[in-house]
Amino acid sequence: MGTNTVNSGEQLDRQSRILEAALDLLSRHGISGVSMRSVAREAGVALGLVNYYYDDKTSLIRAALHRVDEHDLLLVTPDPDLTPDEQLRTALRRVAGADLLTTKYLSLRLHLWALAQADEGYAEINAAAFDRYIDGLATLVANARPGLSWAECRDRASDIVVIQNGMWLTSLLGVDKASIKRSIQRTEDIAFAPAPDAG
Amino acid sequence: MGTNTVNSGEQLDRQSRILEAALDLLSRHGISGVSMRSVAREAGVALGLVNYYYDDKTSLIRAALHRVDEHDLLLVTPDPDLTPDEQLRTALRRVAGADLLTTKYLSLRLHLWALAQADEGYAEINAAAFDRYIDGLATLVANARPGLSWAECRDRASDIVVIQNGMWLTSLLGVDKASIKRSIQRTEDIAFAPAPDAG
DNA sequence: ATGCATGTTGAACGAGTGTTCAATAGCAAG
DNA sequence: CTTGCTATTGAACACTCGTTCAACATGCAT
Repeated sequence: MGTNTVNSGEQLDRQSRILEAALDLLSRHGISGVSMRSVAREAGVALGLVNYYYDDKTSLIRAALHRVDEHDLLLVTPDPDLTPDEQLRTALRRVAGADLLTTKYLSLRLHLWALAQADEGYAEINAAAFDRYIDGLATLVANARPGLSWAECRDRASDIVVIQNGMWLTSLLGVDKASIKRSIQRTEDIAFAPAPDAG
Repeated sequence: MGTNTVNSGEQLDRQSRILEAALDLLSRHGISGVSMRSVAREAGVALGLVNYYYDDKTSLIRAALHRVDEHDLLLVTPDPDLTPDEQLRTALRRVAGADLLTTKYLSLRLHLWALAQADEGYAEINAAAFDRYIDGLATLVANARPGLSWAECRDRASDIVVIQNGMWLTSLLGVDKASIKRSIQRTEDIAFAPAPDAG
């Protein structure tokens, strides 16, 4: 046990502080606002330490991307205490929750999307995370509506994600909350729609 | 008439070439890829000329923003040869047109959104353009469905924009085209829905 | 005590940045 | 031709950037 064991929740270790600082700067000022120096300043450490924990600036951004993707996946992770129907409904409503519609989180997502668009490497990570998210959502649909084919569940998940992405983006532009509420309802309608006629 | 009159469509004037170069670089590499030097290189002019036509790098980016906003507004500009119903339907389907779903255009929009999120000045320009776009869409709805109140038209426009933004964004992430098609249909359903019951 | 691994610092380097500006070219008016 | 205006060039400035690295601190094993 090192001397740091006393820090029960006092503050994160330096590496986490650096990552947190990078996320903060990225959400507030975009990628142009994230320099190794500004990250070091924000984290309260020396410049060299950033390069000690993260070889590259690229590695640092990659780590940030993974952090956000991880957070995204939690949104479609089922709560075992709920029924399949409630699990799905909860997941769909979560995207309008107070913690999610924070400017910080939405801004972060937006900047990471932009980053992925400009860089091949980030794009792959992003695409993989996107696929996992759709898969998670489709699984929730499949559990709540066992009669549906997997393909149909994926389709519904895709359609829902289109609306969800729209909500996230449009929230940043300041659309009224009533519209967000109606959009949430629309995702639920898609998710819980009766099985389509065959043929 | 100067000597340049001969250049009928040969090539744009230098100022336009500079703006075009900036748009191109922005869509391909994001804001980090847009330096005064790279813009000059891409436009085939000397470094100094960029600062001659645009005082700042900020002015240059602002001009780019205005260019794209102008382009966006055209999407909801009615074609006088069509009936109000056709005008609305055409506008809604245009967003899935080949020219719009180009990676270049979508990428541009994404980077500009990200930029607006990081900079107060750009944000205002963006918000104003967003409002004008919704207004244009609401007007199309109002013309096609004269019975609706203006507030109801604005609501429908807001809901449609959420889905449209979602389509634009999700196209970049590589969602399948069938989902885009269904989403287009969804915007039409919203636009042409029967008038809601009063009370 | 000595040695060693890990953590931490800030100076230094070369490359790239936005902006300024004296110099030049082209052309129309006098 | 001379004057004046606009367009165009590229060198130069001060600055920030990502990365490297020698130096120092800390704690643990020998």
